[in-house]
Amino acid sequence: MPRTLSPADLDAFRTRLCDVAEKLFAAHGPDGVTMREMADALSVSSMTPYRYFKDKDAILAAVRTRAFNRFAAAMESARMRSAPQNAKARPANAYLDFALAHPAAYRMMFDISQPTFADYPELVAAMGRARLTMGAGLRELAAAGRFEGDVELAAYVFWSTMHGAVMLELAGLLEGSKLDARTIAKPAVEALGKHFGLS
Amino acid sequence: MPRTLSPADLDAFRTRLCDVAEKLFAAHGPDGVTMREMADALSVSSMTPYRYFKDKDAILAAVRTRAFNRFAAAMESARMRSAPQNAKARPANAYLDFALAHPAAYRMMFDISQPTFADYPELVAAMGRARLTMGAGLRELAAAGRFEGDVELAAYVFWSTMHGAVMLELAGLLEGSKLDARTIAKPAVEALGKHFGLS
DNA sequence: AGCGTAAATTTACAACGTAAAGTATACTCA
DNA sequence: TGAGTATACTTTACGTTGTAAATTTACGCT
Repeated sequence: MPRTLSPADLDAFRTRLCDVAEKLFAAHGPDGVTMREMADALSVSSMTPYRYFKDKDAILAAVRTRAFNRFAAAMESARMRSAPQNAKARPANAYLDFALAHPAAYRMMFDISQPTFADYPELVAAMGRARLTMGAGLRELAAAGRFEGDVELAAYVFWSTMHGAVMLELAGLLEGSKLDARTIAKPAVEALGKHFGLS
Repeated sequence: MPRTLSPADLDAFRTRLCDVAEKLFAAHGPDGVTMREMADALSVSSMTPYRYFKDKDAILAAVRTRAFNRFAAAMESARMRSAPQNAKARPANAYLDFALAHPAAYRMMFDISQPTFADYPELVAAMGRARLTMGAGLRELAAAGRFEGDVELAAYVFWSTMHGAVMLELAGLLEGSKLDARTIAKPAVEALGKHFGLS
């Protein structure tokens, strides 16, 4: 035990804590996880996490921040990987891929009951970055003259469309049907492409 | 104090309890409200609600049930009020009207983290009724020969579209923009109308 | 060696959901 | 009518939670 924690130590512990918090939150939801459980998982006493995070809320904010950053990274990487000609379908696919592969992360990003982000500048930044990546495909199309119109509106409409399909699936509201988020999003995205005159 | 509670007494108390629970849940979320607060609001001891509901979860289920039933009633009444020719735009408007006029009710119906409904048959029934009313407009169009195609798929696509717009607004995710749920839903619904060949 | 201090643990407390025990009232039947 | 009992309700109590405060531990320095 060093006498004072180096920034690297701080960071290392915070990372390990976020790792277990992420898994536990994913499995039981933030309210279904106690500080004591997280501390136990790291084999430290119940109060040790408080030396690294102000409180439980700060841990949630950190985990959400990581989720936003990973989401943004996934969108950006999908963007890099494919040719600009595919700028139309690619973001939608990347969005659904991420959301359905990491449902718990998606929930923590966009679920309704988490208003306290203003206190966490890193979280705000990560959210901004994520929002940027979501509109990137459309801005690219507009720059290439393949879309004319209100880019911001169109971006939000596309986002809303994906979000609706994903949320229905994640909330279990599609269970009565034989449908899933992709099946629902596909015609919706097609319809929007036509409507907005994407080419 | 009557020696035994009549069904009407039971019902009356349950209703009063749901009324205050609804308001409190709306203001602070289910987890932000305590049994003791609800009991205080009715000027009874903390344990009295337990004579009328098994536990806090049962109260939440009852409040959700009422929300679903009110939502279904609103959709049905909108359906009755307007001519069949309007079957196209009407359900979308009724949906948005209800969701935005009763955001707390909407949250309790469709927010992601409430899986335990299987234990509450009345809740299941109310959800079924609500789902039925959502597809009614489209089924009417299909019966009138004004829509051909997969009615169930189309119904879910429309639902998903509205849901996405509403959830973005209710989660505060539109606050950075100048947009709101209606502005986003409008072009989306239009696009779907064209896409599905509604007439 | 031993002291100062940061890190970690232990202890403690108020608030929560709710079980269990206690109290009071109104109905039943002698 | 008046004792007994079932029922509505309250009080008390317990285990769990988040976290503040007090306490202990152990490293780096002289």
